[in-house]
Amino acid sequence: MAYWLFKTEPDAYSLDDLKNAPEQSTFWEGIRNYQARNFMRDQMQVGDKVFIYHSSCKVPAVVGIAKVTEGAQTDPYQFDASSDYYDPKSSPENPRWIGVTVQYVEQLPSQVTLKAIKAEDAITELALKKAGRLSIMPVTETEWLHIIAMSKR
DNA sequence: GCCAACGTTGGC
DNA sequence: GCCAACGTTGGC
Repeated sequence: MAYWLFKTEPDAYSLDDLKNAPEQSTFWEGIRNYQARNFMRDQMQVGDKVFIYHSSCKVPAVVGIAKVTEGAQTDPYQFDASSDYYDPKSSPENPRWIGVTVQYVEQLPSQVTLKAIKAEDAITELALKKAGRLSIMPVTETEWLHIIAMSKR
């Protein structure tokens, strides 16, 4: 089992939205970054745990936990010309983008802010701490546990 | 809303 | 296949 961090803009789709979704579950569409796609395609397994991170908002932070309930499937929005996620260079015969399905697990006792993560010397590998552009990134078990501990402080 | 960082595109 | 230009992301 592996650990991941998924970014989402809470104005578009928040942890609460996931919690309130049918079966507290959603297909994580709209990933249009090759590195993130490759993580989903090559490494992500059903049962993997996922930090939900709110970005582009007042207090960027890890806010909760989800889990992967279904592995990579073709993201249908890439073929929908009216969607923001439309990709004219992709075709159903040779789809370029995929997504996984995740289910809500829990909200953290308190959010762990980007600021706190950056200030934490024990966290060194997390991609979030370096360049923040990746929408899906791996989290080591050590850092996963560390962020969980921080949420209980 | 600004702007730095970085991923992607496309001309050569 | 390089690399400059461009577009996007995301923290502040």
